[in-house]
Amino acid sequence: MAVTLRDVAALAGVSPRSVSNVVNDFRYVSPAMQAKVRAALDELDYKPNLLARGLRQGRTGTIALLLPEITVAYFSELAHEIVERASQLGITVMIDETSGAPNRELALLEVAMRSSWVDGVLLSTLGLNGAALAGVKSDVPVVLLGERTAKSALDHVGIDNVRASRDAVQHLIDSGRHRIAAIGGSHAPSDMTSRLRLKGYRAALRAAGLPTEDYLYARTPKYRRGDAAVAVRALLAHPEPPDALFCFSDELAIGSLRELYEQGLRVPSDISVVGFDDIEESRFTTPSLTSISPDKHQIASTALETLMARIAGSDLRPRALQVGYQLLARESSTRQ
Amino acid sequence: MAVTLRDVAALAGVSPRSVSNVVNDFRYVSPAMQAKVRAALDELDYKPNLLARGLRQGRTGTIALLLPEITVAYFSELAHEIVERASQLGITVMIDETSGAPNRELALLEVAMRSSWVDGVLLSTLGLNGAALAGVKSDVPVVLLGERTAKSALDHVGIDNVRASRDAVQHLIDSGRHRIAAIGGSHAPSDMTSRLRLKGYRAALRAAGLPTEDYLYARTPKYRRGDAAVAVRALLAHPEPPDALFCFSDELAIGSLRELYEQGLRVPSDISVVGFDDIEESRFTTPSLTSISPDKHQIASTALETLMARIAGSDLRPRALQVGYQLLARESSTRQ
DNA sequence: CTGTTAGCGCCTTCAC
DNA sequence: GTGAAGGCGCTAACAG
Repeated sequence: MAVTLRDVAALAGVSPRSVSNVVNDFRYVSPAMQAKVRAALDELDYKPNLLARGLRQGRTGTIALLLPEITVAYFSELAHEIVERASQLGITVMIDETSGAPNRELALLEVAMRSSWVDGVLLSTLGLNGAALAGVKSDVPVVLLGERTAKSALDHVGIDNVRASRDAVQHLIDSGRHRIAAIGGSHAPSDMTSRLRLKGYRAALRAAGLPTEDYLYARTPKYRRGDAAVAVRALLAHPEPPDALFCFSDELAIGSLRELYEQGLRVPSDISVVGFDDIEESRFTTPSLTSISPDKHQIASTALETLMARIAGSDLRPRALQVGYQLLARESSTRQ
Repeated sequence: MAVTLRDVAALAGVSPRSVSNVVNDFRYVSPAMQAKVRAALDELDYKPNLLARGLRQGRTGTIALLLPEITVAYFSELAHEIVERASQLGITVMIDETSGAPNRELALLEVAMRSSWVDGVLLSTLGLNGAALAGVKSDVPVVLLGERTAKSALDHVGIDNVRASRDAVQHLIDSGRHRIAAIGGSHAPSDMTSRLRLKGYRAALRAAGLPTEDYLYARTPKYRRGDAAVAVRALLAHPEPPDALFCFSDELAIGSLRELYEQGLRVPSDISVVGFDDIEESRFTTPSLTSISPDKHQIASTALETLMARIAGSDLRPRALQVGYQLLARESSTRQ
């Protein structure tokens, strides 16, 4: 059996209260008491039962991070940043995978929120639309990462997807491309990511007086490498094939690079490729991949700060917080 | 405030005990009671407080998965398999990042093990050697993933690294390569992975009567993409440069592909490359990457089964469980 | 500054 | 089958 506060108190010949004081660095403890208790603590190798503490305090010092898929590099990189930052703040992060399935997402969210395991939730949602989210009564604070899915009454941290996409496409235009295609996502109402990126893409084309014909946008079921091939083939099959691809994720861009290679096209001489997310992998592809790089570090800190403020009881009205991004021009769009 | 068992009992006009019975699907409950309680449950939207339940029962239904780095694709893919399998078993997985730093690894391990948060721990360790592990008194069961770090008294699930490495190198030999270099890891006593893979590599070379000279092994600080470039340059600088690279991880292999490209060498015509881990990315590189593919699915199930058995009280002596692997020959070692 | 008391929400003996 | 009490380990009141 585990050693309890009471055991320590008994050994030291003091009350549990005093032991608790020492364990929690309470201010007014006499040196003599300190010494006695510490000796007993060490001798018994006492570790507090965090469950009991959490039950008593109503707070656990743990937050949940709900991600669609941990194997998606963007999410694992984001998770890394969040775990890092949280550990500096003395917070434990419980990472959980939702599979992007709305029902599982909801289920996990409900559990996380109602079971008192966690003080708060960081939710990166793809599939879950605003309506479903609105139906969730939140006993614990929730901060959304990524796109704001509809007008949910939640804090939300992300980048300006429209502007970032416009920048990416403008970069392609500046380098002399004219038939620029977009790849990724469903453009469904619930897929806010693709809607916003498509909007930025079209805005850039329109501003430059370039065609925005429908055939230049190829949807994909998800945003993974394996989803790109079909889309690329469809685009290349057109009588006037594109001379540049703007992919809504780096993984899609990498899948596209592979398919272009199989089709015998050279990047960037025949066709340019730009991605989105700046995952580490993109620096090592051949050619290396131009990408929009959201400031993941800042997303992590901002999200955590916001969540901690809510947990502490902040009652401001929900805010949409935007963090920075960069366009990183690499070989896939620059070296001729 | 959250709604408690007592609230439900009051509304239904029964005792907390009866509510508990219904919530936990206890056998002997009258249909009338069932109905009354369920109605109250629904009306109040009751969710049990898992903290209190865990405290009471001494079990939480949660296990910890401790990984060096979540951004390493191999680990995130493994994590995915484990979360998947665990969710089928009704177990929640708490993923935590140790940064591979032995002290942080130990710290997290201690916390996980002593604080009653989790019923068990799956530990994938790189840095932590057997001696340090032996010093940890485990209040909860621990199962090791990957290499067995020394003769620790813990269960352990992994593949036969020596044999897998020998197979990989044999494959290179079979395809006509003669100067085969190895890349990765420190070969330090604590880095069991590189020791075992190096052993298999050398065994294959010796068996074929090929040179195993020291200059053909290039160490790397870690196993990431960015660690490969220096190693590759060193190998190529030698008067008799290798005609094949056996990399101890896919990430290293991918970093190597990039560096070989920069050096103007073509894969596989000038030089073959083989990796280890079979991460998804490796199917999309150009050329696609030949790799050893450990059965991650089976690692996940075996590890979970073993851990659950321990949690249930199994008292068998610690076992080393080996699961299967495959050599997947792709373009980087086959297409001329 | 320290000891006593009570209770966080739940489950599980023990009676009925 | 169901009700009443007790306690898992801890900390927050309230004395003293």
